[in-house]
Amino acid sequence: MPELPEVETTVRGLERVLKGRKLVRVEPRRPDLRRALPPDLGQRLTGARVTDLGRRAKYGTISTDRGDTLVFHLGMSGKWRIDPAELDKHDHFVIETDEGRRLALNDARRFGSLDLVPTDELAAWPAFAALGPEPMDLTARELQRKLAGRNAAIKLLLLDQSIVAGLGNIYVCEALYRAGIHPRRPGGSVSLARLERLVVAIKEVLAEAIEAGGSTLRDYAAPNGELGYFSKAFAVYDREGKPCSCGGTVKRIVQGGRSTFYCPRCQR
DNA sequence: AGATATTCCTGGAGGC
DNA sequence: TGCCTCCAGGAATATC
Repeated sequence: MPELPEVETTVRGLERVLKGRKLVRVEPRRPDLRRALPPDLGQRLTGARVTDLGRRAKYGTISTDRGDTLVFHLGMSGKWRIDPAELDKHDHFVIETDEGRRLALNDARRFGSLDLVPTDELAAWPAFAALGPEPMDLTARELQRKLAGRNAAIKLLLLDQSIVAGLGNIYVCEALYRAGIHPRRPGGSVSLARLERLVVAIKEVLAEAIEAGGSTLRDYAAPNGELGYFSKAFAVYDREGKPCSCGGTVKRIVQGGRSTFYCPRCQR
Protein backbone atom coordinates (compact mmCIF):
# COMPACT_ATOMS: atom_id res chain seq x y z
CA MET A 1 0.00 0.00 0.00
CA PRO A 2 2.77 2.37 -0.81
CA GLU A 3 2.11 6.07 -0.97
CA LEU A 4 4.68 8.77 -1.60
CA PRO A 5 6.70 8.30 1.63
CA GLU A 6 7.01 4.56 1.08
CA VAL A 7 8.14 5.07 -2.50
CA GLU A 8 10.65 7.69 -1.38
CA THR A 9 12.01 5.31 1.24
CA THR A 10 12.16 2.52 -1.32
CA VAL A 11 14.09 4.66 -3.80
CA ARG A 12 16.60 5.64 -1.13
CA GLY A 13 17.09 1.97 -0.27
CA LEU A 14 17.51 0.98 -3.92
CA GLU A 15 19.95 3.81 -4.50
CA ARG A 16 22.44 2.31 -2.07
CA VAL A 17 22.49 -0.93 -4.03
CA LEU A 18 22.09 0.32 -7.59
CA LYS A 19 23.67 3.72 -8.09
CA GLY A 20 26.70 3.46 -10.35
CA ARG A 21 26.29 -0.30 -10.69
CA LYS A 22 26.10 -2.30 -13.88
CA LEU A 23 23.13 -4.61 -14.35
CA VAL A 24 24.58 -7.99 -15.25
CA ARG A 25 21.31 -9.92 -15.24
CA VAL A 26 17.73 -8.75 -15.81
CA GLU A 27 14.95 -11.26 -15.57
CA PRO A 28 11.28 -10.50 -16.15
CA ARG A 29 9.57 -13.55 -14.66
CA ARG A 30 6.16 -12.93 -16.19
CA PRO A 31 5.08 -10.88 -19.21
CA ASP A 32 2.78 -8.51 -17.33
CA LEU A 33 1.91 -6.85 -14.06
CA ARG A 34 -1.06 -4.53 -14.28
CA ARG A 35 -0.15 -4.03 -17.94
CA ALA A 36 2.20 -5.82 -20.30
CA LEU A 37 5.89 -5.26 -19.59
CA PRO A 38 7.98 -3.87 -22.48
CA PRO A 39 8.88 -6.99 -24.46
CA ASP A 40 12.51 -5.89 -24.83
CA LEU A 41 12.90 -4.89 -21.17
CA GLY A 42 15.58 -7.46 -20.38
CA GLN A 43 17.54 -6.78 -23.53
CA ARG A 44 17.53 -3.01 -23.07
CA LEU A 45 18.62 -3.14 -19.43
CA THR A 46 21.14 -5.96 -19.44
CA GLY A 47 24.67 -4.54 -19.37
CA ALA A 48 23.47 -0.99 -18.68
CA ARG A 49 24.90 1.05 -15.84
CA VAL A 50 22.56 2.80 -13.40
CA THR A 51 23.23 6.53 -13.33
CA ASP A 52 20.40 7.92 -11.20
CA LEU A 53 17.39 7.03 -9.12
CA GLY A 54 14.46 9.28 -8.41
CA ARG A 55 10.79 9.58 -7.58
CA ARG A 56 7.82 11.34 -9.16
CA ALA A 57 4.59 11.11 -7.14
CA LYS A 58 4.25 7.38 -6.36
CA TYR A 59 6.53 6.31 -9.21
CA GLY A 60 10.16 5.34 -8.73
CA THR A 61 12.69 5.88 -11.52
CA ILE A 62 15.93 4.07 -12.32
CA SER A 63 17.92 5.72 -15.13
CA THR A 64 20.75 4.10 -17.08
CA ASP A 65 23.67 5.23 -19.22
CA ARG A 66 21.79 3.98 -22.27
CA GLY A 67 19.32 6.85 -22.09
CA ASP A 68 16.45 4.74 -20.75
CA THR A 69 14.62 5.10 -17.45
CA LEU A 70 12.89 2.18 -15.81
CA VAL A 71 9.73 3.54 -14.18
CA PHE A 72 8.13 1.41 -11.50
CA HIS A 73 4.86 1.77 -9.64
CA LEU A 74 4.29 -0.42 -6.59
CA GLY A 75 0.51 -0.45 -6.88
CA MET A 76 -0.87 -1.63 -3.57
CA SER A 77 1.19 -4.64 -2.66
CA GLY A 78 4.46 -3.99 -4.47
CA LYS A 79 7.85 -3.91 -2.75
CA TRP A 80 11.47 -4.46 -3.69
CA ARG A 81 13.25 -7.24 -1.86
CA ILE A 82 16.98 -6.80 -1.44
CA ASP A 83 19.15 -9.90 -1.67
CA PRO A 84 16.34 -12.38 -1.03
CA ALA A 85 17.63 -15.79 0.08
CA GLU A 86 15.28 -17.37 -2.40
CA LEU A 87 12.68 -16.14 -4.83
CA ASP A 88 9.00 -16.67 -4.22
CA LYS A 89 6.12 -16.85 -6.64
CA HIS A 90 5.39 -13.11 -6.44
CA ASP A 91 8.92 -11.99 -7.32
CA HIS A 92 7.99 -10.88 -10.83
CA PHE A 93 11.12 -9.01 -11.90
CA VAL A 94 14.67 -9.67 -10.77
CA ILE A 95 17.89 -7.78 -11.43
CA GLU A 96 21.45 -8.53 -10.42
CA THR A 97 24.34 -6.07 -10.19
CA ASP A 98 28.02 -6.42 -10.95
CA GLU A 99 28.58 -6.56 -7.19
CA GLY A 100 26.43 -9.68 -6.96
CA ARG A 101 23.53 -7.92 -5.28
CA ARG A 102 20.07 -9.10 -6.27
CA LEU A 103 16.81 -7.11 -6.24
CA ALA A 104 13.37 -8.62 -6.70
CA LEU A 105 10.21 -6.66 -7.41
CA ASN A 106 7.56 -8.54 -5.46
CA ASP A 107 3.90 -7.71 -6.06
CA ALA A 108 1.31 -10.25 -4.97
CA ARG A 109 -1.66 -8.32 -6.31
CA ARG A 110 0.07 -7.14 -9.47
CA PHE A 111 -1.46 -3.66 -9.42
CA GLY A 112 2.01 -2.27 -10.02
CA SER A 113 3.67 -1.47 -13.33
CA LEU A 114 7.06 -1.39 -15.06
CA ASP A 115 7.78 0.84 -18.04
CA LEU A 116 10.91 1.80 -19.91
CA VAL A 117 10.90 5.42 -21.08
CA PRO A 118 13.58 7.44 -22.88
CA THR A 119 15.02 9.63 -20.13
CA ASP A 120 14.76 12.83 -22.14
CA GLU A 121 11.05 12.17 -22.75
CA LEU A 122 10.14 11.44 -19.13
CA ALA A 123 8.37 14.72 -18.41
CA ALA A 124 6.21 14.27 -21.52
CA TRP A 125 5.47 10.60 -20.79
CA PRO A 126 1.64 10.54 -20.55
CA ALA A 127 1.47 9.14 -17.03
CA PHE A 128 3.84 11.87 -15.79
CA ALA A 129 2.39 14.66 -17.91
CA ALA A 130 -1.00 14.11 -16.24
CA LEU A 131 0.37 14.53 -12.72
CA GLY A 132 -0.18 17.62 -10.59
CA PRO A 133 2.56 19.18 -8.48
CA GLU A 134 4.58 17.28 -5.92
CA PRO A 135 3.03 17.86 -2.47
CA MET A 136 6.24 19.45 -1.23
CA ASP A 137 5.94 22.09 -3.99
CA LEU A 138 2.23 22.71 -3.43
CA THR A 139 0.99 26.14 -2.42
CA ALA A 140 -2.40 27.05 -0.98
CA ARG A 141 -2.99 29.45 -3.87
CA GLU A 142 -2.43 26.75 -6.44
CA LEU A 143 -4.63 24.31 -4.56
CA GLN A 144 -7.33 26.95 -4.32
CA ARG A 145 -7.17 27.48 -8.08
CA LYS A 146 -7.48 23.75 -8.74
CA LEU A 147 -10.38 23.30 -6.32
CA ALA A 148 -12.32 26.35 -7.48
CA GLY A 149 -15.84 25.45 -8.54
CA ARG A 150 -15.41 21.81 -7.64
CA ASN A 151 -18.34 20.34 -5.76
CA ALA A 152 -16.80 16.93 -5.11
CA ALA A 153 -15.65 16.07 -1.59
CA ILE A 154 -12.24 17.40 -0.62
CA LYS A 155 -11.18 13.87 0.34
CA LEU A 156 -11.78 12.61 -3.20
CA LEU A 157 -10.15 15.61 -4.83
CA LEU A 158 -6.98 15.14 -2.79
CA LEU A 159 -6.77 11.57 -4.08
CA ASP A 160 -6.89 12.90 -7.66
CA GLN A 161 -3.27 12.72 -8.82
CA SER A 162 -3.78 15.57 -11.29
CA ILE A 163 -4.58 17.95 -8.43
CA VAL A 164 -1.69 16.93 -6.20
CA ALA A 165 0.49 13.95 -6.99
CA GLY A 166 1.49 11.32 -4.48
CA LEU A 167 -1.19 11.25 -1.80
CA GLY A 168 -3.13 8.06 -1.11
CA ASN A 169 -5.94 7.11 1.21
CA ILE A 170 -3.94 7.01 4.43
CA TYR A 171 -2.13 10.33 4.24
CA VAL A 172 -5.18 12.15 2.88
CA CYS A 173 -7.14 11.03 5.95
CA GLU A 174 -4.32 12.09 8.25
CA ALA A 175 -3.77 15.46 6.56
CA LEU A 176 -7.48 16.36 6.65
CA TYR A 177 -7.56 15.46 10.31
CA ARG A 178 -4.59 17.67 11.09
CA ALA A 179 -6.12 20.53 9.15
CA GLY A 180 -9.51 20.10 10.87
CA ILE A 181 -11.36 19.76 7.56
CA HIS A 182 -14.36 17.45 7.18
CA PRO A 183 -13.68 14.91 4.40
CA ARG A 184 -17.12 15.44 2.85
CA ARG A 185 -16.73 19.19 2.50
CA PRO A 186 -17.00 20.30 -1.14
CA GLY A 187 -13.52 21.11 -2.44
CA GLY A 188 -14.47 24.54 -3.73
CA SER A 189 -15.91 25.57 -0.36
CA VAL A 190 -12.67 25.36 1.63
CA SER A 191 -11.40 28.84 2.48
CA LEU A 192 -7.90 29.96 1.58
CA ALA A 193 -7.02 30.14 5.27
CA ARG A 194 -7.99 26.51 5.73
CA LEU A 195 -6.18 25.50 2.55
CA GLU A 196 -3.08 27.10 4.04
CA ARG A 197 -3.48 24.83 7.04
CA LEU A 198 -4.11 21.86 4.79
CA VAL A 199 -0.99 22.40 2.71
CA VAL A 200 1.10 22.64 5.88
CA ALA A 201 -0.56 19.47 7.21
CA ILE A 202 0.14 17.57 3.99
CA LYS A 203 3.79 18.56 4.00
CA GLU A 204 4.19 17.72 7.68
CA VAL A 205 2.53 14.32 7.57
CA LEU A 206 4.57 13.29 4.53
CA ALA A 207 7.84 14.58 5.99
CA GLU A 208 7.21 12.70 9.23
CA ALA A 209 6.41 9.53 7.30
CA ILE A 210 9.57 9.79 5.23
CA GLU A 211 11.50 10.39 8.43
CA ALA A 212 9.97 7.27 9.97
CA GLY A 213 10.70 5.34 6.79
CA GLY A 214 14.28 6.49 6.91
CA SER A 215 14.62 5.14 10.40
CA THR A 216 13.34 1.72 9.27
CA LEU A 217 15.61 1.57 6.23
CA ARG A 218 17.66 -1.05 8.04
CA ASP A 219 14.60 -3.27 8.21
CA TYR A 220 13.76 -2.53 4.62
CA ALA A 221 17.18 -3.74 3.50
CA ALA A 222 16.87 -6.96 5.46
CA PRO A 223 16.55 -10.21 3.53
CA ASN A 224 12.81 -10.36 3.96
CA GLY A 225 12.54 -6.96 2.30
CA GLU A 226 9.59 -5.90 4.38
CA LEU A 227 8.78 -2.23 4.29
CA GLY A 228 6.12 -1.05 6.67
CA TYR A 229 4.01 2.03 6.56
CA PHE A 230 4.92 4.97 8.66
CA SER A 231 4.44 2.92 11.76
CA LYS A 232 3.87 5.69 14.24
CA ALA A 233 0.24 5.40 15.24
CA PHE A 234 -2.09 7.16 12.85
CA ALA A 235 -4.41 9.68 14.43
CA VAL A 236 -7.47 8.48 12.53
CA TYR A 237 -6.60 5.98 9.80
CA ASP A 238 -7.94 2.48 10.57
CA ARG A 239 -9.04 3.69 14.00
CA GLU A 240 -12.81 3.44 13.64
CA GLY A 241 -14.51 3.54 17.05
CA LYS A 242 -11.33 4.46 18.86
CA PRO A 243 -10.91 7.69 20.79
CA CYS A 244 -9.59 10.87 19.25
CA SER A 245 -7.36 12.98 21.49
CA CYS A 246 -10.22 15.51 21.72
CA GLY A 247 -12.37 12.96 23.53
CA GLY A 248 -14.48 12.26 20.45
CA THR A 249 -14.67 8.97 18.56
CA VAL A 250 -13.12 8.27 15.18
CA LYS A 251 -15.72 7.55 12.52
CA ARG A 252 -15.50 5.59 9.26
CA ILE A 253 -17.46 6.50 6.14
CA VAL A 254 -17.17 5.33 2.53
CA GLN A 255 -16.32 7.80 -0.23
CA GLY A 256 -15.72 6.75 -3.80
CA GLY A 257 -15.81 3.15 -2.65
CA ARG A 258 -13.05 3.50 -0.11
CA SER A 259 -12.86 4.09 3.61
CA THR A 260 -12.42 7.53 5.08
CA PHE A 261 -11.56 7.88 8.77
CA TYR A 262 -12.12 11.17 10.56
CA CYS A 263 -13.09 12.79 13.85
CA PRO A 264 -16.52 14.46 13.65
CA ARG A 265 -15.61 16.76 16.52
CA CYS A 266 -12.29 17.98 15.15
CA GLN A 267 -13.19 18.14 11.48
CA ARG A 268 -15.76 20.54 10.12
C1' DA B 1 -16.49 18.61 -18.41
C1' DG B 2 -17.44 16.56 -13.79
C1' DA B 3 -19.07 12.83 -11.04
C1' DT B 4 -19.53 8.04 -10.17
C1' DA B 5 -18.91 3.07 -10.83
C1' DT B 6 -16.22 -0.71 -12.31
C1' DT B 7 -12.12 -3.25 -13.28
C1' DC B 8 -7.68 -5.49 -12.35
C1' DC B 9 -5.54 -9.28 -8.20
C1' DT B 10 -4.41 -11.83 -4.00
C1' DG B 11 -4.17 -12.62 0.84
C1' DG B 12 -6.00 -11.93 5.17
C1' DA B 13 -9.93 -11.42 8.26
C1' DG B 14 -14.22 -12.66 9.85
C1' DG B 15 -18.67 -15.34 9.68
C1' DC B 16 -20.89 -19.70 9.84
C1' DT C 1 -11.31 -27.40 10.53
C1' DG C 2 -12.84 -25.50 6.09
C1' DC C 3 -15.47 -22.89 3.03
C1' DC C 4 -17.52 -18.64 1.88
C1' DT C 5 -17.75 -13.64 1.41
C1' DC C 6 -15.83 -9.31 1.91
C1' DC C 7 -12.33 -5.98 1.99
C1' DA C 8 -7.89 -3.40 1.22
C1' DG C 9 -5.23 -0.53 -2.02
C1' DG C 10 -4.03 2.92 -7.04
C1' DA C 11 -5.21 4.26 -11.36
C1' DA C 12 -7.17 3.39 -15.90
C1' DT C 13 -11.47 2.93 -18.12
C1' DA C 14 -16.39 3.20 -18.87
C1' DT C 15 -20.79 5.35 -18.28
C1' DC C 16 -23.86 8.64 -16.89
